[in-house]
Amino acid sequence: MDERASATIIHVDLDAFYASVERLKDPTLEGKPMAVGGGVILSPSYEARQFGVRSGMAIGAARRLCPRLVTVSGSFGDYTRLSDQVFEVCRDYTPVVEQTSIDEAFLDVAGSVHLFGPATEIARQIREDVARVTGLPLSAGIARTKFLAKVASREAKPSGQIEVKPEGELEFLHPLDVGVIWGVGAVTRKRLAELGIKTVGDLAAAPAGTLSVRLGPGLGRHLHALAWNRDQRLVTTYRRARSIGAQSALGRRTPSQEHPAILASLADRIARRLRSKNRWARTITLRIRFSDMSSATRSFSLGAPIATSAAIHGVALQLLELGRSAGPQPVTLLGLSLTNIVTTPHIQLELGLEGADVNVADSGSEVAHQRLELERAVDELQRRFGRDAVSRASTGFGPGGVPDEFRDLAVPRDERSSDEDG
DNA sequence: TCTGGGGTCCTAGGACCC
DNA sequence: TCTGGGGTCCTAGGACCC
Repeated sequence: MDERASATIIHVDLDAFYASVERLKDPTLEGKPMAVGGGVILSPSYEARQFGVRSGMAIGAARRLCPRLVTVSGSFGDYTRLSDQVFEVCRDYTPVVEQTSIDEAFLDVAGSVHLFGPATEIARQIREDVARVTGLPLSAGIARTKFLAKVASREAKPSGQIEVKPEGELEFLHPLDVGVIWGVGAVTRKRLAELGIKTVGDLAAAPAGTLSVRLGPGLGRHLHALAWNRDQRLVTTYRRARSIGAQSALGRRTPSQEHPAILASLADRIARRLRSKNRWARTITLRIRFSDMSSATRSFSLGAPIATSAAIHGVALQLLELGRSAGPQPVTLLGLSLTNIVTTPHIQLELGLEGADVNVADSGSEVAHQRLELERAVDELQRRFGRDAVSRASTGFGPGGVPDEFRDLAVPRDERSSDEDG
């Protein structure tokens, strides 16, 4: 059997992550039905799950299912710190670690088996190391594709591991509920049930045409391929953020006069994060949720990317005017997110890449791989010469220029007078 | 004690361009 | 008399994930 046909992808997933961390801090929570959450359940322990408590559930509803439920409010600083430790352990075994959230990652260990033994053994060692270093329970799935590795880790929970050998893939997969497929949620599951599709095997046997009509061509093809474990995705260490956002739930008593101030603080949070990553964004989207939980979005794309809280706030206020009355009052949530994220515009000129005369402000029109190459090159330059050296090379925007109304706000931070930004 | 906060990806119609 | 075809971008909405 050739190398690629063997199971060398490991999906690692921390069990009830936030809840497990809280138990490390307070051992008296051990064995009790408990959950991390405030307003809604974020992470229920396995004991709580036995009562039907799920993440996303309102705490009141969870209490009705499980009156003895102990709830703890979260401490996110601890979560990110422990998460970092866990993935450092993973990197002791392979450099190819793709973290997909705070508590899970894909590992490709094809290049590590000659050092550490078969993938199953590596997974076992990682779980052991993680338990020793952090005290946290970890589950793992080992398979030939990312999709199947993830399904396997889910089946292995809590605190276990499952290897799916290449010759046993469909036997493992087909009896499972379609809901195990990443991308099948409540709505899709219901639509599939209407077609008589309950298991992954049912899905595999369904005519692709029927699925496309019912679910749309994109999703139909995607799910059908996964049902046969056809998944070409590689484990990649490089992930580029596509959006950055912040939101705030308001409750029912927040008067609308406070909305501008709330938007200002959201804009501020986002601007800080953008600048800490040396990123700019060109499209601002405001999400408004109303008293009946319906929501509306309003968005606007600027001619050039911005990164200051004043600029973001200015656009957000306009969007608020557009959308504030699109649903039943009061407004119960405001969220801002920025997309069309680019690196600082001068980089393209500096690198002399093909398309140097393309305005990065309009980078959405570049083909995807060019953009990816550019991002990689930028990261490499910054790594080699330091962020400052690259910033000093700034020559401003491409020929598209900055619209006059944003010219003042869109100047890179390094070039602003020192009394800005507090 | 009715509903957090951070994201990704897809679809669809219309404007606009060649 | 009848009305192309291909493409990108923008905006709004929705499903889904942790």
